[in-house]
Amino acid sequence: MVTIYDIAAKANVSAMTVSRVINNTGKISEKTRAKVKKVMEELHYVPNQNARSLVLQQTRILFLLITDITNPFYTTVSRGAEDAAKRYGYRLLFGNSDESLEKEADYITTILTTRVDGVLMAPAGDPSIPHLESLLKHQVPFVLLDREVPGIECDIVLGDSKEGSRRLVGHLIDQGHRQIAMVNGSSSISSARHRLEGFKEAMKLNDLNYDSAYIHESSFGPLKDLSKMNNWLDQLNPFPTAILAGNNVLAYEIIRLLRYRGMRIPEDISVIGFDDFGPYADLDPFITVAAQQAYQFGYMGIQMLVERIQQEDKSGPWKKIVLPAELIIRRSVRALD
Amino acid sequence: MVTIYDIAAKANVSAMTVSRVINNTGKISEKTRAKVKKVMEELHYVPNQNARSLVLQQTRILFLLITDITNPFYTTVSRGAEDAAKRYGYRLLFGNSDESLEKEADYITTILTTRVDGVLMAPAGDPSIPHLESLLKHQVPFVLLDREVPGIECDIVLGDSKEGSRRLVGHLIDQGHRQIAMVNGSSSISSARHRLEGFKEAMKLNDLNYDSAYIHESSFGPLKDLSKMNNWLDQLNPFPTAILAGNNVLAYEIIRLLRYRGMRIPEDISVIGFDDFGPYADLDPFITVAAQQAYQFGYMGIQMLVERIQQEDKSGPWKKIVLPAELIIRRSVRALD
DNA sequence: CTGAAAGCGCTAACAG
DNA sequence: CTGTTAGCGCTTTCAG
Repeated sequence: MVTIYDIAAKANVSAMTVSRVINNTGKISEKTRAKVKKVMEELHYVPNQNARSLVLQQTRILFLLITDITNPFYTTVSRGAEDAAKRYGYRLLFGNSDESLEKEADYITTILTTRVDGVLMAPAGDPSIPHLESLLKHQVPFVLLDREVPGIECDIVLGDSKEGSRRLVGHLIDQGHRQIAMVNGSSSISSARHRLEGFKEAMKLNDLNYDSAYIHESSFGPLKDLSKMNNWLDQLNPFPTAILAGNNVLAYEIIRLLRYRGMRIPEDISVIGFDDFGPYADLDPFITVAAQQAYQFGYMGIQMLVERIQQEDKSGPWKKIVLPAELIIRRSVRALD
Repeated sequence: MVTIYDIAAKANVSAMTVSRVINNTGKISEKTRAKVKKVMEELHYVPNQNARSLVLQQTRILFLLITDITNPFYTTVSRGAEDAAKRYGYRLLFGNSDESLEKEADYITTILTTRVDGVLMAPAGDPSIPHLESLLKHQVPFVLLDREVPGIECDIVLGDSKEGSRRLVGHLIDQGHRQIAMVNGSSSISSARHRLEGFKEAMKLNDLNYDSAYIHESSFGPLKDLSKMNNWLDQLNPFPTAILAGNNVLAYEIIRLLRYRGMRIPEDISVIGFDDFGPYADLDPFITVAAQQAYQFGYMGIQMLVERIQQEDKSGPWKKIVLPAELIIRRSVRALD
């Protein structure tokens, strides 16, 4: 491995001089600078970031931890985060926890041991508390994405889940639906809870009866097995005329299941969902959704993170951004008469 | 920051002993081991990976560089890569070059400076040569994904692009299409070239005339501007009855454009594409495609990489895996009579 | 079974 | 403008 000492020797200067030309610090004569640069190129020198981090105690690397890399919502978030990181002169590394606490724990370890400068993350859920406390304890600045965790005070970028859900259900009711069911993510995830609250409120607002039997708690991540969801549908009586999906993955899963049961959408049943399907949503514009500003989640998240890093006070006051969702009407909902 | 010296002091042992219990090396009495472990927990010790890498000259971290994080093909690849990395005991970090040589160069720098143990990457194209040579020069083991680069000898996982494309066009011809056009990625990308070859071969095989005016070279990444593609369509005479898209992004773009021009698919024109749309493809099953085994690309890629890393001989013989594509017929193609 | 010394590659602080 | 010294946190080597 080529080190600054190799460069120094060949250029007849000290290692310190080499370090100075690399970092553009201090005053160096044009002549020595040129000589050192030439030798660096000849020897294909690459600085060792590990050594540098060791002494500088910082890396200029940010970490983005998402919970589902195959979910268009999060990949669009990533785009925003990338652009913002570039804009502020940081490198961005990605991790995917797959909605799993174990994988999240692994990434937290990576984050802690590699000493990245900050983290933008969507926590797997409320049980992520120890992970976040770990970041807090080790003074790693972080910003939460899309999900809040009770008991953790920090910067955060959220979507207006309750309002989005309220509008979604309101739309169904406007279209004449009364028997509305919901498949939701784990209740240990704040956005799932807020979406359920929005559902309840919309029902109440329209003097409709709320029956918890019509709510099925599943997972925001891809399902291996639809049998639980299927059993739930089996015992629903009367069968719902419309189903609200707590996120895009669940919308996909429930549609798959309904079709498996031989039902057509929207002829036999209407489906509506939270989160859009990214750029491919309108390939064959199909499902009506409350679309979130995914790109902004990522961009503003990194922005807040960088601000926090550069701020002296790492302990509040905390900032909170709430982004609204937009109702996009397509053709998965049928009007009842 | 808590270091092994802090632990050592509090546990009344030497730093070396602490290091030994952390790494489970050497022989340590159960008593001291327990004591050290207890102190580590009390002090919330986290090893500094940078210091460790510096002396060990390895990180147990692999890097996956993809060219489009919003493309379901690559996110599915990522899933496979993650699972394989976990299986072999490596951590995986992600990067997204966005089909851009500049961003790719940035990531190569990150890879080089952070001294990861190996890289699985989809190169932006043939101009990626200097980047790959850089990895070669610095002895960073790498495996190429989806695209080969002329002049670079290395391990690689490819799709059978030519055959896939041949079958796609064959299907169009079977359905009675004769005027077939193609929107393709940059010709500096091997898979784009192979898909064009497959197109030509299928035409020739069926005694159809190949006219290069019916081929439009665009980009595999998301387009900001459809006007070039629109102009190309304008001067096509006769207008094609079917269009082959070189990948899923282009399929999306061309469909968007055709609709903008007021055409219905498949009533007015048929569209067929390479690469599927991930789990969401069959939300409203629409476009007929040659689907690639994305997950396998990632899984086998990491497998090859790990083999290469653990092998003494880092310089060949090189392995090459070619994965077949599967024709999935949906409803974006109309049979002509 | 445990420890002391040296060094991985780099830069901050000080000296000249 | 340039160099010397020391040390970031860890592990290897050798000694006990």
